[in-house]
Amino acid sequence: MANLSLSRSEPAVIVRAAMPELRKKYPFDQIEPKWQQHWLENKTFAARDPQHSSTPPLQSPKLYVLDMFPYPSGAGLHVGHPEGYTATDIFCRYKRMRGFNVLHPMGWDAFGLPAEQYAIDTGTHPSVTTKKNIDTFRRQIQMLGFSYDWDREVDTTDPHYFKWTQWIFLQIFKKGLAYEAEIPVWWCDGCKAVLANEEVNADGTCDRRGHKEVYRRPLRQWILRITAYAERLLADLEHVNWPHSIKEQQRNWIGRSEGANVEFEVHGSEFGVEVFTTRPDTLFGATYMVLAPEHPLVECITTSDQKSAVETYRTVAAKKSELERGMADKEKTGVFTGACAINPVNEEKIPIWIADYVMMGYGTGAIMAVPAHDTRDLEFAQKFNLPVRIVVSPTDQSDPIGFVGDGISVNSGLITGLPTPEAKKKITEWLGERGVGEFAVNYKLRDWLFSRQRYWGEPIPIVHCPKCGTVPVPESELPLQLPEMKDYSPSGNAEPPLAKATDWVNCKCPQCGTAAKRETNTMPQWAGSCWYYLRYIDPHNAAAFVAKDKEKYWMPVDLYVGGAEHAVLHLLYSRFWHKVLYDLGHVSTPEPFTRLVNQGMILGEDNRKMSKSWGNVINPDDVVREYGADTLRLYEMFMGPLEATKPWSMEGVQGIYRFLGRVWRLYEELDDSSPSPALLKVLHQTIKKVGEDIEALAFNTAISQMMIFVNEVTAQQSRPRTVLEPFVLLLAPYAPHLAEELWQILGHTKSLACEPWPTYDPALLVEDTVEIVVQVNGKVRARLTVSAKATKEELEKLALAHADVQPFLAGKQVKKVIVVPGKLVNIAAA
RNA sequence: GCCCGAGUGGUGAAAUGGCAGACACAUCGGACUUAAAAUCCGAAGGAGCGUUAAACCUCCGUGAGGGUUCGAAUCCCUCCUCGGGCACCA
Repeated sequence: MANLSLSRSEPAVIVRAAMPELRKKYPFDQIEPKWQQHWLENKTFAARDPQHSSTPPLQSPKLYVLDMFPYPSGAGLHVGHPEGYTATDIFCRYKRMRGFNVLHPMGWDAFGLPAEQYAIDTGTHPSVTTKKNIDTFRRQIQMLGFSYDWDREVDTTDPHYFKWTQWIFLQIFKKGLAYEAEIPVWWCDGCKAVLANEEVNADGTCDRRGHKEVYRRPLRQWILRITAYAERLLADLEHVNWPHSIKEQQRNWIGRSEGANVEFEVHGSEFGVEVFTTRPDTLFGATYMVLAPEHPLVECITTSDQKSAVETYRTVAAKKSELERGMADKEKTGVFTGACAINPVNEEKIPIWIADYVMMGYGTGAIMAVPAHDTRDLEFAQKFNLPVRIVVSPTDQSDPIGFVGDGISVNSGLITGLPTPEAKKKITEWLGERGVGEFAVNYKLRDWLFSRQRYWGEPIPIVHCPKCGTVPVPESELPLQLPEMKDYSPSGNAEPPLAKATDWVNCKCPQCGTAAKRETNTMPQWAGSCWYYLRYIDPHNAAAFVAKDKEKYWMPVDLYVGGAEHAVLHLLYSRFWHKVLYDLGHVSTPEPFTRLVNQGMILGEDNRKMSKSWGNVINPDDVVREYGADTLRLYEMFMGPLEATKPWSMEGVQGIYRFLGRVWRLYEELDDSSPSPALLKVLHQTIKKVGEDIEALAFNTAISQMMIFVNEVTAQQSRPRTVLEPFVLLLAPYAPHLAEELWQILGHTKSLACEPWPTYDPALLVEDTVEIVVQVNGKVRARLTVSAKATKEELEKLALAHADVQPFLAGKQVKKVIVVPGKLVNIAAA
């Protein structure tokens, strides 16, 4: 027995080992590379530029569809990348079939810290690492069959590219929007290097090596004056079709508020203090004033008896702001300066304090404190026993102390009795007439710290000359390339690594020719991504960053898809650069991205964020090897709405794989029978729904409809070519490799990429008879099958007479009958 | 703390004022097979009445509570939970 069972089980084991081959549902491993090569060789997806079009001139409308280009990390492609890329690819393939001239490019945001860190550790030049990573990313992306125009690929680290990044910087500089300033930056004693914000952990330690000695120190930095554009960056959000939440985040980030600047005299001195307030109507309730500890006036006004207390507080505050940044609900602290200010509305003397809850970077760095109507001021006043004076009366019964809303002014001289908005207006005018105040607008937005103390970034094309000062490198000398270096590690003295390349640093001043030094800071990673969408339009132009006519033809970007993590910075910075270029006449639109969509995050199968430490990372390479690219594409689109966060499911992938296998087998049994009316109807419903859903980026429901179609065909005896042929075209944007192969099997010799999208016949969608639901008081009690043309009156009569309805009406009076033709009848009875 | 978004079967979801759960996954049953895999067919929100059993039928059900409406997953208010953003911004 034992022998027998052993010998019988052996062949089974062998069959099992060979199973993966046998189980293959269709030959995706042959189909997919075949078509990818075909598309590349035939440049199937080349976008046609206006002047390169063959005669006659371009008839088709343009469409620019952009993906957020990836940072090519050493880890390779993540399943999150193909999500957005598949969505835009489906959209593009569909639009091409609809006759659009589509620009759909891809490139690499390739400057960045990891390659530099690897260079420090191993001495490998970052460009070597970067090239290798780009090659991996390109291979992985091409393996998914996206319809990019690969002749337009850009790489931010390519000197032909960053020449123009530097050129744009010079335009910004020449426009007076770039300046140098001493700014505190994170410094790690352990690394002997400047840290980027993201390299500092929440607990104040260094993220690279865990060092504890991390603090801020002032360093000369390049700053871009983005605040000069705050108003337009805010206002123009009205004109873009972006997700509500992203617009809201940008609005909050810009943080516009209206109010007044008010001048307070310092009692017994020639000094004045200007404060910004959004509530000038509460001026009569100001019982003290607070300056930021760093406020320059503090030294001038502090009385001698308070000097030491103030000095101590300022030192502690400076140190504390370094470490305790994240702690919002800490106790209020502060010190009296000994000086008093005169309130211009009532000549009252109020004490001037310093406190770290007032920040130098916002407004004027000084506030008038109205504890009755400001939560922070109230906390402070209660702690230090400062008076609280009510000057706004709430319109409801709430407590006036701590009331911060709009109400009616009380105890406020000339504005007493006025509602808050009018009070603000009147008192601001009054201040203006006396020259002690004026209407003012403030923004939370700060200028953009643009320099990095790094090697692997675009050199800032500036020369420091002892005679001429900061001098731009002549545009004819661009690109200013990075010097070759042996050692990429930080210099240890807060100088960027480039400072060690002395041959490179020492140069002649472009203006006067005397010995000068090059700027050694480099640009942040944001720089290259600020304008890449413009370079795709004209990627090989050596004379300009983009040719004017091409820019005019392709811009603006019609659809931009990417992750919500770029909601603020990337999107704000590129809007800023774009507006500068617009003002200089280099681009033709005030906004770069018309429509923006954020794809949601893909979580691991355990519902947690994918990460190595959880061991739940799905590698697209593995999925493609086992199930094919079409399955991966279709699955990612079927998971749920594009914008939603959703967990991965390998079983879901298999379901999609089975679906594609079913599709494949349908075409093995093609025949020339004529389709049943039911099948024809489903086909036309599918044509309609798939098209409409792609327009709305609702890919999951489009796939559902295709499944309904396939289920319908499967249930039928025949496989009519006349319905299966148009279906290939519907499937093509989603599973392009499979669709191309089926198209060929159907006898076509050309790619289906530009086949016209099928049209549906509305006449076939019209139902002759419809099922009408009859409700009594909102509950379904009967169903009627009636002609679709049945009138309201007929429906009402039928419904009331229905045998299943009668019992529910017994002993009741019909109050009202609502008839929705084609849908339902609702009888309200009591 | 403030701002934004979301909560629907065992799971991913659909339906955005008109039949809740389309389409899939997982599950269960059947066909095919010596068997398994693959494939195909079918069942299925919960509770109950009732029945040999099923169909039929009844009630409940979209985070909780209230409201508007003939009718609410959908609109309004309050609350709870989760996710994202900001965080003393005067």
